[in-house]
Amino acid sequence: MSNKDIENKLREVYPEHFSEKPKEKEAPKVLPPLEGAEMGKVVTRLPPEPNGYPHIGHGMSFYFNYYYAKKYDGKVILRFDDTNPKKEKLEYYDAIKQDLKWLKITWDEERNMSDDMQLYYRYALDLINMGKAYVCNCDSEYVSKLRYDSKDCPCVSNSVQDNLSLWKEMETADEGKYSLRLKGDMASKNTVMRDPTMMRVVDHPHPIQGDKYRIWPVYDFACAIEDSVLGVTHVLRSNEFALRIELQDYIRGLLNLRNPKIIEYSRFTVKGAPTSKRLIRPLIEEHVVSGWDDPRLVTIRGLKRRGITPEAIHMVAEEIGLSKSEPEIDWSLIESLNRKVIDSTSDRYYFVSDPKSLEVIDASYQTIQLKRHPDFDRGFRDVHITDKFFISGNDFVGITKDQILRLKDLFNIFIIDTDTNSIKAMHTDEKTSKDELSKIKKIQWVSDKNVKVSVIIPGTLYEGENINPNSLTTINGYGEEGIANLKVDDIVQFERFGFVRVDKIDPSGVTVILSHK
RNA sequence: GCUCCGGUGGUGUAGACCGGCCAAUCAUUCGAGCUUCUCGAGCUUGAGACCUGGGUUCAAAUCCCAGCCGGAGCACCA
Repeated sequence: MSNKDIENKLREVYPEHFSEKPKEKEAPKVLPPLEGAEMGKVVTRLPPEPNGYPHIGHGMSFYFNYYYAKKYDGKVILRFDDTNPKKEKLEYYDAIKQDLKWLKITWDEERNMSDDMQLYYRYALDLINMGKAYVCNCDSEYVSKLRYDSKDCPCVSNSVQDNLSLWKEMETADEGKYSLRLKGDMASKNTVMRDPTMMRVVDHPHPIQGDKYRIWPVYDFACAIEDSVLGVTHVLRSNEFALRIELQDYIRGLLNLRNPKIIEYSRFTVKGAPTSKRLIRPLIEEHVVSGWDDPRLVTIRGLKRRGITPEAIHMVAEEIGLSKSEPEIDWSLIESLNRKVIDSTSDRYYFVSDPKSLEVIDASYQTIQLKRHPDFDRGFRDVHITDKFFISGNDFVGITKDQILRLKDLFNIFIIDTDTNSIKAMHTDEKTSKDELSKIKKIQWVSDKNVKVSVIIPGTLYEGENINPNSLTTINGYGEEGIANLKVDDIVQFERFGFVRVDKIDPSGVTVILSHK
């Protein structure tokens, strides 16, 4: 009995097992429901520090917080975590907002932590009065050692009165002399609980507040308060903050503030690309990359310049989810998702790299119309034809005398003669039957009405631990005349070449960046 | 060193809380075919994984223990 016979037999006996199930188109991947979320009551926050340009990791975090707020018809707050005057710069507040807008992430409310200094002072004073915080004048190295050894410093035993007057003194004291520390638990296994600093003196003007304040809260204190007073219900953030939940909840407990629900995930990386400001900054300083918008970088600006769309970044976030393992994704995932986004909306153009000339001796001068997109109705583009053409070096290789080829969407040619850099051909019979057409080799071409095009090709910046010296290459060629009318930021496809984003247009030619195949 | 958190095909994820329907999902990648006047897209189809060792159980990717590997934190940064 053959397998087919067995199957037929089984069909007779158990027809129900063979009933054709309608193939359902799989639903797009969605993020899981948010724990404890109530419709209309979710409040999340986007908490950037204005000290640099955001990268794709921030993008993920922004998206998660944005996504859940929208999903539950809630509210997103953009909150600049700007409590370190030495690091923040005014230009970044705006740069971050621009990047968010480009990412198509909107917010309902905008705040700066530095707007709430009076609030931090009030709560700090409360802690002092409760006997839960003390002013410490030990130097930081000594404190660090004591914390390591789980030992108290002598300042713990200051009276409330002492602390109040020292707190007053802090206002004019030199930086580093005093700090306000929380009375935590020196024996805690969680080292952040060992009497952490809440407020410290920073002798540096703040980009927004100027010289108005000298005593600044540290992150844990400001964040613990803000997340509560702003009404944040859910905090989605990466796991480097994991140990701080206990501390922030403890602070809120003392201050009688409500705790938000905290959900953590690992930070993710893109293979071969540095994903932190710490790594990117030196590359810029050493001119390994041209700037924060270098297309090899996974900064939001770099991705934009490479022609990666915000929608693709959203899709990456949904694909990765709020994972606790340490994802290292490949560029191919970003590229593939991006292709799904741009394929249907990218006009097609002809481009030949490493151009070789082709003369078709009997070609007639004419204007033809080519479809902007093969599968969707996006209209036509005009192309002017003479008897002079260029084809790409890739296609040139292997062309021989007497061969018949087709200039794609134009006509068939018969090769009369080939030289090292040029070809002479003549128009040959059109065999336009489906069958004929599918067999003949089709190549890209541009007429002698063309525009110079440089294509910048970004590669991976790192190969293992080492910087790849050839990560950025440029190839030159000719593109059809219509390319000169494109606008910067347009994304189009060069047929049989890849998707590109227009980076620069000037009289001498057009520069594009290759997004991906 | 100490403390937390992880480990499912090459990559990313679902499943784990509540053990059986998991001979393990989806995407990416790679292969084959169809289709297409692109090397793009679309359609069909194939390849490839439960960190290791013990234990509990009729039954373990899932629960327990030990180990190994990876990440994070241990700032008067955020």
